[in-house]
Amino acid sequence: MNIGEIAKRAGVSRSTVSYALTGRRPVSPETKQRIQAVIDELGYRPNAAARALKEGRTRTIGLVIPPASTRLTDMQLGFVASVVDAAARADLDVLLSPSGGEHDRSFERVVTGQRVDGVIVMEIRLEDDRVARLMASGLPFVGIGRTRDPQGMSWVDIDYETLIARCVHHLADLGHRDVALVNRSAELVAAGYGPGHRARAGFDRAVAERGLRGVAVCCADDAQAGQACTESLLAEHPELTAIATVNEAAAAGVYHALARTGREVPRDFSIVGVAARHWAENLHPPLTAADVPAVELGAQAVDLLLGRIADPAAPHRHLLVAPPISLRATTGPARR
Amino acid sequence: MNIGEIAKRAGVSRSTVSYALTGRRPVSPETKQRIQAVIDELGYRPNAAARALKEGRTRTIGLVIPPASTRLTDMQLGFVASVVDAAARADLDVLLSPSGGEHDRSFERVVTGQRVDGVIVMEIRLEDDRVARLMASGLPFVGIGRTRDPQGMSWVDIDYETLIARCVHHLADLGHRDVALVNRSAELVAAGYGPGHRARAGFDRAVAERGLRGVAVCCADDAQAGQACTESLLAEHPELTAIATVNEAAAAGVYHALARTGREVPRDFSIVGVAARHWAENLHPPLTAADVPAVELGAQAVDLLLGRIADPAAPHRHLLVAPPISLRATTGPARR
DNA sequence: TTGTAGGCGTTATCAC
DNA sequence: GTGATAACGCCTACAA
Repeated sequence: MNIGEIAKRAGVSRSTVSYALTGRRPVSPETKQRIQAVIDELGYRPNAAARALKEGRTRTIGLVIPPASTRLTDMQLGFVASVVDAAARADLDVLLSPSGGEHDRSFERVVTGQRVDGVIVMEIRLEDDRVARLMASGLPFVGIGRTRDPQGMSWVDIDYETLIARCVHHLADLGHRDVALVNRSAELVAAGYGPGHRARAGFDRAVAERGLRGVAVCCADDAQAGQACTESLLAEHPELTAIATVNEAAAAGVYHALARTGREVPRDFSIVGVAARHWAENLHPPLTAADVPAVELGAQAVDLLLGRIADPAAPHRHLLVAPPISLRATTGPARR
Repeated sequence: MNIGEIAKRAGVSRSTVSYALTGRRPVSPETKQRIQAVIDELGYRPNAAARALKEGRTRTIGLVIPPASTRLTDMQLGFVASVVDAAARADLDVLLSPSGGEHDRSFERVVTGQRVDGVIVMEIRLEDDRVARLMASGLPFVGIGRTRDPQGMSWVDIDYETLIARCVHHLADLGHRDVALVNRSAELVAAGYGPGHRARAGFDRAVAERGLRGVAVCCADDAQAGQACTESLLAEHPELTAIATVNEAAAAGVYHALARTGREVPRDFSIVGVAARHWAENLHPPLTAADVPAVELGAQAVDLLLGRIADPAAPHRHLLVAPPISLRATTGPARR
């Protein structure tokens, strides 16, 4: 089923069918109607590949996600969902590329095969060769996250450094003097994962500013690791009275470790973090946390990308968000 | 950058470059090498749209997921991740279509625009018009889930009916006489969502077979709903000593409701369910549950789809899995 | 208001 | 072993 077939049945030329469809040239009401009737009858839709070939654009964007082996966090999933939704609203399709490793065929296909008009990259490292590849390719792209030196790119990101510093200040205001940071996994941090490094920097800065004693640990992204990690943390540092965390997946385990070691939250111990609102609210007790606006960030990333596709020469834009801490039920005055 | 440019610089014809690339015709080692050198230098990759137009296939599959508004469960995410991974292994790209509503433009584009070689559809209803549209279109497709009468389609699914029946038998074996089913949301069940209906059927059957007293309730897919739902359930039916559930997202709430009403698990109360292993293990205490092999199911769905693409006339195949219940820490003898 | 024709980049059928 | 050339289905000057 192609445009020629429609044209034949409607008794017009192919170009008339095309113009009737795109509206880029006036077509008389009668012929338009006749064409539409045939189209409806046969259920014709233009071939996307032919259109892409002719127009030089695909009406598709790429979304580069971490490979499935690294289980996505709730927050990352929020990004994926919001990007897909925002793209659908703009009548764009989304091509998924699970890429993380070195020579990733999926990534190469998406980036260099002219399969997409632009790309959104998640989980960016401080030094990220996917970003380097994209910059070299000239393909419009937007990061959810940013490199160490993000001058030459457009991005949206969460200001983990500020947020964790705020968390520490909040704890200090409540009288806590011995606080810990439960960071993302050691592998991630070792690989130069931005949020891990920036959270650490914000923690160190705020601890110094307030003259606290701080200890930072890495923790894998799941509840079991969160529990193990917190238990050993408490064993080595029994003086701790509060934890700040950017590791939402580990939070439930932190809770359990505290319960198992006889600490009641928030009476004996405070926890504050950065997490998706949905996640924070579903914990018991609900976690006092800076609520990451994943939906908004995803939509903004799509917006930025559309801008870059429309005008690749325009100056780069970015968005760094630091949502306020929502007080819920896990922080209180330090117990003496 | 196109194949003609490569041909020119390598001093050969376009067809020779094409054949050097695809290997569908012998090319002398020297010319092949010369061509490869030029390709590497210029970073050339074939244009996907042109190739798709010529070959009549896109090397892309569509994945129809629920729209982002309906937050995906951990299990659904497992399916998405495993499908994407399995597709990447087969050098296929995945086009995401968040479709649920009536006239979904994204769905129409994917299905009728020849954008994909085949489609995997998730979250199938007993009566599902997306399935009807796909059958009418002739596009190869595979369901993760199945309709009421899935004769004419290929699918993989979880045998919720058998699994929930097994859960009930397990509880009955432990001496429980008053058991409840915490099902998926009322909206989902009202919309004819298969797992909800089949879980209910399995529950009713097993309750009857064992001469138990059973009560079934629907519950929205989150921990807060799980807690509210369980609390009212226990208030109305204080005689209950066990719950079976297919609602993994609500499970944490069920736990909290039991704790708040002074019931200790598994001493006073048993819980057994169907859930992703990762989810069951991350609960405290770990949930005794049939572990849904999401990774395997996603990979199988891709396999089935590849088969259908290769031979659309082949008989339909399907896979119904009923994984065994993994005994963890949430079921025990009924307390008298 | 409508028709004709060329070309987007690729693969594949002929020739040589 | 290699080259010319005709499609694939669409859009869009250019003509009428």
